[in-house]
Amino acid sequence: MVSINDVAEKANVSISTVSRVINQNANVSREKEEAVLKAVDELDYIPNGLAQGLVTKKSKSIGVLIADIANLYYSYLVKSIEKELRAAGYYAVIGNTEWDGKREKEYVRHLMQRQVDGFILASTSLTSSYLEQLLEKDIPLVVLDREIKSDKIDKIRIDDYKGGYQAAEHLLECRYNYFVHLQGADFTATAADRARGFKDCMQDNGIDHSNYKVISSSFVESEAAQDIAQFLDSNNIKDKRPGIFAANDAAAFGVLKELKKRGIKVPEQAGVVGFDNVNFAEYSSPALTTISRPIDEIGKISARTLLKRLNMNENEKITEKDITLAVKLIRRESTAKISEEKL
Amino acid sequence: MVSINDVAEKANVSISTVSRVINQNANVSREKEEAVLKAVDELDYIPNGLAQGLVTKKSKSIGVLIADIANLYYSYLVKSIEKELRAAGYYAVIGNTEWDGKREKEYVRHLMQRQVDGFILASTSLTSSYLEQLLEKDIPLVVLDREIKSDKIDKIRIDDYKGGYQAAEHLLECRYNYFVHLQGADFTATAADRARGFKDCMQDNGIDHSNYKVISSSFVESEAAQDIAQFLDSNNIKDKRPGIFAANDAAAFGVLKELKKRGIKVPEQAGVVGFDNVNFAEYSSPALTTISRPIDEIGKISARTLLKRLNMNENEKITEKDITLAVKLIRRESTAKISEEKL
DNA sequence: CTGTTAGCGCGTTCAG
DNA sequence: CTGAACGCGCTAACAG
Repeated sequence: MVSINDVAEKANVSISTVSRVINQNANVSREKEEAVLKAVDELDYIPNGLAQGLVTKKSKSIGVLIADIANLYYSYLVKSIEKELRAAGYYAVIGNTEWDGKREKEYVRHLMQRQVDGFILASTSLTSSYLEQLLEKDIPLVVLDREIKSDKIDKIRIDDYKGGYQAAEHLLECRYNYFVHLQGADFTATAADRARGFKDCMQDNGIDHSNYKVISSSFVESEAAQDIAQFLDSNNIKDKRPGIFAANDAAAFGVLKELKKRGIKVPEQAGVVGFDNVNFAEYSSPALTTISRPIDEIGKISARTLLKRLNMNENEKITEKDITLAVKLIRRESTAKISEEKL
Repeated sequence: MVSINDVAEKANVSISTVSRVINQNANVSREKEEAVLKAVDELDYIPNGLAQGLVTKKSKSIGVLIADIANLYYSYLVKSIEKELRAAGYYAVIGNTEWDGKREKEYVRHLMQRQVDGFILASTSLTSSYLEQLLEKDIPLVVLDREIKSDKIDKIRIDDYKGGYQAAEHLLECRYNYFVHLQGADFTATAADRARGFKDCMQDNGIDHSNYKVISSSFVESEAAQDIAQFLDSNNIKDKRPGIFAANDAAAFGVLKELKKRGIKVPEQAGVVGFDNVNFAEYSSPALTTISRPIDEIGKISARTLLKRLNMNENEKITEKDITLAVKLIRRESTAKISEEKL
């Protein structure tokens, strides 16, 4: 391993001088600078980031925790975050938690050990008290899609409640006559909010309890497929046309698959609405009606918010951000208005 | 920041003792161990990984370079790699290169600076001489989907040639009467091999040059869509039924989209074959016929191979791995055999 | 079994 | 403008 000493020796200067030209922040004479650069080049020297970090207390890397890298929402989010971070000279260390709180904690620990400069948490289940602990250690935090009471944490989210409401409303408009929502993981605020929106819409429109149902389900495709299968098996709604609002697009794809398997025609005999408007939503068969959220923007804002905090002066008045982005219904083929005469 | 000194002080022992209990490798008396553990707990102490790495020369992290995290092939690959690595106490640092050789080099540099213990390269464009440089620094390397002459690098790949051949063969069987292959990025071995397989199949079956075409295209959805559009605009094949073999599934989705836009019916008026058998291939409209490769296994093998090398004794005889996995045609709805009477 | 000590590679005073 | 010296937090001999 070639170290700063080797470079100094080869260039006939002290290690301080080498350090100065590496970091470009102090004045070094033309000649020495060139000598150093030459030595760096010849030796193919790359500074040891661990040693640098040890003294500067900065690692230039950001921990990014997400729930499932194979979920298109998260992979696009990561892509967007990573792009923004890179532009500022930072690097993302991605942690895939698989919706598992235990893994999330392990990751936070590991990443703290690795001295990341900050976190973007787009995973789901850390309790806010745990987050506070993180803050005590003075590690900047941006939290996505979660309700946190702390006023020291930047929050970026979307209007899940309204999304749930809109999804339900759309299903109503389409004249499906039984409504089911496959709610996402219990411990997430997003799932709860979407479900709340769904229920409120049902009540606001005077739908009887016997005509709608919220099922505790999942954000994962295969699990949602199982849950809808179980529902269809155990409930006698053969004469009804169910309008199904899945927890997210991945779950919706699972539902679509199960429906297809059973020969239930979408959108005629059942309607399906997803959430996220993932890239593939438009390609699926049938193309998925869904609630869209601005993934790219979410990533960009998250990264920028964190970066800003990272570069803030200790004394600067800190006002935490709490941004809520709007969502929007995208109508596609998995739902359709049942025509008058058919009713 | 609480350091090992604070713990030592609080537990009334020396820092070496603290280090010993942290690393669990030396004998420490029951009492002292408990005292240390107690202090660790109370102080909420987390060892500084940078300092640890600085002395042990190990960072317990692996650089994983991929071409596009938003491509389902890569996101599943990452998921699989990450899972395997984690089980062994290693962590993946993901670099998203966007098929860009420059970014790839930047990442390698940055990750070397961060002292990753090894690399899994599933990106695409590093020249093998550059890879050799990496090896000179004694950093274990596993390279996916690439031809490398070096016998010091572990290689995992799939049979791209056969995949291309099979895709072409299938299109032939289906009786399409004009054949086009949208070849992926020039600088990749995978694209070249698939194209070679395609061409060989054409020639083996005596297809005239005027009836097939290889177009230089891309692995990216939007670019493939543009390329097929341009092809359809500039070539007069209105009376033909083109069988299109895209560079990968992402590209195939782009093609499907463009075809749909033009009202060209798939599989009747045109056939489409992808490559990868990504999770969504079965959901698309129409469901995508494609060449499948064992993504999960590729990831698992890659990680294990690297891990094995990491734990190898310096003196151990090193035989490099060069594994080629088989691929398989998956027939779905985007291709279909044209029935006799229609011909 | 335990403490002392010497670095790991680097940035940063502080003199000069 | 430059170099010597210190210390970041930790592990690994080395004594005891």
